[in-house]
Amino acid sequence: MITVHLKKLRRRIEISSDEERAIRDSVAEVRHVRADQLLIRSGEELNSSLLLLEGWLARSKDLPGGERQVTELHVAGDFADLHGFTLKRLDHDVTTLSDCRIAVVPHERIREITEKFPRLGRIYWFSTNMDAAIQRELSLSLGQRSAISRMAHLFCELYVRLDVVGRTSNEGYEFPLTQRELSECLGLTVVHANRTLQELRRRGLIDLENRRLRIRDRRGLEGVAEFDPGYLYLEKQQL
Amino acid sequence: MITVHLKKLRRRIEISSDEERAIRDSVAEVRHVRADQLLIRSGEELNSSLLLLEGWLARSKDLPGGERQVTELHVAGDFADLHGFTLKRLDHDVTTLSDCRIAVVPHERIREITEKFPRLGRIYWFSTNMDAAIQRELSLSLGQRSAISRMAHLFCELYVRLDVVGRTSNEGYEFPLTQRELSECLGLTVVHANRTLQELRRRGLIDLENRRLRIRDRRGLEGVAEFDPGYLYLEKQQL
DNA sequence: TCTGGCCTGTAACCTAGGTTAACCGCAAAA
DNA sequence: TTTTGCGGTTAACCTAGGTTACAGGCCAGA
Repeated sequence: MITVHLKKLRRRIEISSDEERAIRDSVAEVRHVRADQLLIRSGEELNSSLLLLEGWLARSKDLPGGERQVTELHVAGDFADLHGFTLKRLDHDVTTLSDCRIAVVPHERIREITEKFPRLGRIYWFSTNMDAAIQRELSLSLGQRSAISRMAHLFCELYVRLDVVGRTSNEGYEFPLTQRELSECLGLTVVHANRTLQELRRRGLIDLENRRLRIRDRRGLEGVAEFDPGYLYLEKQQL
Repeated sequence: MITVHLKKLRRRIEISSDEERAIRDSVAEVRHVRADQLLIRSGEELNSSLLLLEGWLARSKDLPGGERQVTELHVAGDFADLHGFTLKRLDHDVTTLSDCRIAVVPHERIREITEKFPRLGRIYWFSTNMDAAIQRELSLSLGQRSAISRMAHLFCELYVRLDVVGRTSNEGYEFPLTQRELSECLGLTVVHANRTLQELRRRGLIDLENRRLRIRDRRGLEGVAEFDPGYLYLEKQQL
């Protein structure tokens, strides 16, 4: 049930059976949550972290005027707010983008397992550092890439991340975001996100319908994205 | 000599004298480096982390076409690549923006102190999570704020961060970046960074000359930035 | 069955910021 | 002392992406 998370970890790191047990035992509860729910509000005090088992989440930040930026998307296997373990409150919101299954991991259990298994502590630290790497790549996109390159890049990244946890099939994946939500990931308006999507379709790179993304030409898509998966740290790590 | 780092830590967390000693002992060497040097190249294997004692560093990422985005600035007291302890290679470069004094902390020592002092482990983890929070705020800036608001925001953030380590004086601070480098932080062209700077000057909010930033109207500057320092986690933490 | 709201799609128009190309001042190098 | 090159500045012009507005399809709820 928490298997998808172990799958993500094991893609990068060896996990012993003791460690696996500790991870499995850390889950206090599994919750089912509908789409479009605010799970964590920026600033509220936290004493547990959320491990996404199924569905999509977003971390987002708002400006006083209402403009919203999604700073990271989360898919099955991701911890949405493991950084909350040390920060104790977040500087962003966490919302569901689809119906979700979510494991709740109390901070005291994270604390126990990191003290008992220092290596697991490093693994979780590594995991928040990987999140930061994904965010850095987003900054590069927002600051320097064109709209079409940015969108292509996001689709490439998600393909790799979903593939790691077995959520891709015949060159595509379920993509439950509306165009408004997609535009909030990319720092674009909905209108321009729509134009950009059209352009990717027109070039025969992707199709997006019925909440499913089909990648018709992955090389081509990676080309316009200038995609280099180095920042996803897919190789085996020594921790 | 490493005091500035302890100052930054102690602004947020209690550090015992044992912990302080462990931190001080972790430094293997102190290096002096000139401005505009590439300290760490993206992808190269790391076995130590760099603690900035004096001067300015930038983390930056480049596109194949040469466009550069600075994803974070570092000032005295900051670890530039503590995340390298778990990642073992970076997904970005680290360069000096001014002459710098830098302490080198071998990863094996970080490993020892985190195993011997689990609380220090959490403190360092916290510290990389704070970096990530700063990066998220940058994504919000790049994605949603106007050029002038973005630049004002950066100046406000740096004021707070420098103030923590006692690097501000009469409402200003040394700011060694060229306009080109500033523009790379903000996702703007040099020309537009210059225009934006003029506009902030014209509105009587700042002055920037001889590598020194003078904030003439902090409230006003925070206003155009819509600055809220929550993401800097300035309050005392329990770890 | 109707209705209202959200999502997608388009068109017309606008503007923030990019591009290109100068010029000036100054400091380091020759 | 001249030269060279970098940083800052400005102007003219351009374009990627924003804004506003509207229409059609779909679906959940009345």
